[in-house]
Amino acid sequence: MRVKKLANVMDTTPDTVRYYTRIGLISPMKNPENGYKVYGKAVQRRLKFILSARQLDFSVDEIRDILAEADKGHTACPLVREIVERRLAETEKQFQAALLLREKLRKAVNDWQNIPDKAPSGHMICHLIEGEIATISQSEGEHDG
Amino acid sequence: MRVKKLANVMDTTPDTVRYYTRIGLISPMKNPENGYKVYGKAVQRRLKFILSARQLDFSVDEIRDILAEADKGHTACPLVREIVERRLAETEKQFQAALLLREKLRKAVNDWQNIPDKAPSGHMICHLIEGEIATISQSEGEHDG
DNA sequence: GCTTGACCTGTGTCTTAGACATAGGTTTAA
DNA sequence: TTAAACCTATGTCTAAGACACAGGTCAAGC
Repeated sequence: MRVKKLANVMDTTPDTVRYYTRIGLISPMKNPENGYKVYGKAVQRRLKFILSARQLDFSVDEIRDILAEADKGHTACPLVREIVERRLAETEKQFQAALLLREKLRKAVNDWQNIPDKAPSGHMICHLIEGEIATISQSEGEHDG
Repeated sequence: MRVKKLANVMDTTPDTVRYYTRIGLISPMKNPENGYKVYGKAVQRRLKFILSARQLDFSVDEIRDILAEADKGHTACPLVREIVERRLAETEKQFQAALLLREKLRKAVNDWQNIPDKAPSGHMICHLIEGEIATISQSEGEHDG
């Protein structure tokens, strides 16, 4: 199995497979006749694991650590549990941030609905945003400079 | 006003101010005596605009376009409206993705609570994740290869 | 056998929005 | 005067690939 075929089967791109190969996460055999990489069963299983972990938003570095443990014959499970909990906490934060941003944007769209456009003046670039400033971050101390 | 002072006043970092300066979004004067950059009122207003737009998650490239319009004396407002709508749509997608990921992770934490760890076998790296595969993406056609 | 197009190889560059490092010049307070 | 804090320009680094390039290989048709 060569790279494109593998990518198709695994529902990913050849570039992704090449990337994991390049950084050493997977190590295909080489066809000695032409130097082409040959991806066997074991490598396919490994790639499937990597892609699944990526689906859970594990970073490539984290996956590298997991594979290193497994390759040493140790259980990677505790590490996996740890990462998944950490990722859950982070995702929660990102989720809240996305929520906030969404509200901010919705508010902007709403608030601007009946406001006309204006040409920029010497001290204004776009009054929509500049009018929004007070709303975005309330009461940032206005030191005069 | 020099870089650090400005950064403090604007509640950002000197590196950020330097970055915007480096890529030409803001153009401070130069003190001819020592070559230090001097940030005047106009630049401060411009920076404030940039930071506000960043708060709405506008990209630096988008902000560059907005400023270019304004610098030509044109209204940037239509462009701003366009970007904010686009960003809202994107944020909605990211939001849904984050929601999905959160569920996935929560499910993993839950499902794994009473499952013991295992050492890796020849065909398993971490059974937690590998058991999860069917759950993550159901029915990816299993071509044998 | 030869050509053509699809595939493969390794390597290098590009992306975001700064953060961090380095080497050296300047300012400010003790 | 000296040391700390500041400034300068420049270069490198981040994540996870995407894309490009130059050249080698394979499969099909003629």
